[in-house]
Amino acid sequence: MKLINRDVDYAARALVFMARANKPTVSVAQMEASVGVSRPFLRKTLQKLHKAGILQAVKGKGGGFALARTPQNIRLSDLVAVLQGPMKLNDCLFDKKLCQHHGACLLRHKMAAVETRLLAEIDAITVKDLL
Amino acid sequence: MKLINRDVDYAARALVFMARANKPTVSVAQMEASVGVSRPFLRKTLQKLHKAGILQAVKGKGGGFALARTPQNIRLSDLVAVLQGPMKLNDCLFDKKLCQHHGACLLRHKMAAVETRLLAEIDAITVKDLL
DNA sequence: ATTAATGATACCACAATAGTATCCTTCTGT
DNA sequence: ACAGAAGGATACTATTGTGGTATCATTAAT
Repeated sequence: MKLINRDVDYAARALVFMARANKPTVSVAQMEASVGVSRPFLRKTLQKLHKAGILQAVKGKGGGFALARTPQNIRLSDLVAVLQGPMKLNDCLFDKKLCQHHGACLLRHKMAAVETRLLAEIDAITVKDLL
Repeated sequence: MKLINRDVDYAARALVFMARANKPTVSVAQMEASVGVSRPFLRKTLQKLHKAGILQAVKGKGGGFALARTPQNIRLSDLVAVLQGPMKLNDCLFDKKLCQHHGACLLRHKMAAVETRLLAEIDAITVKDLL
């Protein structure tokens, strides 16, 4: 069970780097070493965040990425939602055939409650908390 | 992010089935239909639980599996631990090289706290709760 | 002996994750 | 105008994890 994957990890570091850098934009090349991942990979990740409206992007020479919101308004749950997709408790939720048995459904209800609380926790962590 | 996988799901159903059945042992063949998974697969899963001491196993004709403890003493966290392995927050924990940056470490500490609470939650759910 | 059960392994198929490579487009500085 | 530096988009590959099957050995009841 992995709570967050590498994409989210790298993204978090990059966002922290950008929040600290007192510049209008930061290029991937500038972040590469600090984040510890190859340029093409990081670019791909940040592009997703740009599409999701979490980052601004400036093309062309001297361009780069910048936070589209203040650090306290970017939540870990945002990154997880964009880079990992929605949480899947178990396959009961999607394959109804498996859910005819009472025991299994009880499990599902229990896990749904767990999921709600887990989401609330990663919702409470913002980029500001990581500075 | 998947909180529990199919193995755990199937295992939970099988354990509930065994807890309900008022018999010394229950064979995989008897559980197959109710759990909704093929015999060989379920057997493999239950063998792991046997090795882990969660189930008793009786070989030979008329044999089968049985709970090794009372339902309230078998926790969802036990199943997760055996069938999914330990939780990995992110790779920071295992690849120290990635952990030189303060931001990343803050993330790790935050996630460690989340993990602790999540484990406490699945620790609180027992087979008895699923009956 | 036969049969019904688990024990142990090895194997396979598919999907997800992690990472790379390539080419295109846009912008800036000269 | 043009060269170079940046992101945009896409396709590809490699590794791992998940889910599932097959096979043979072992044990015990009848």
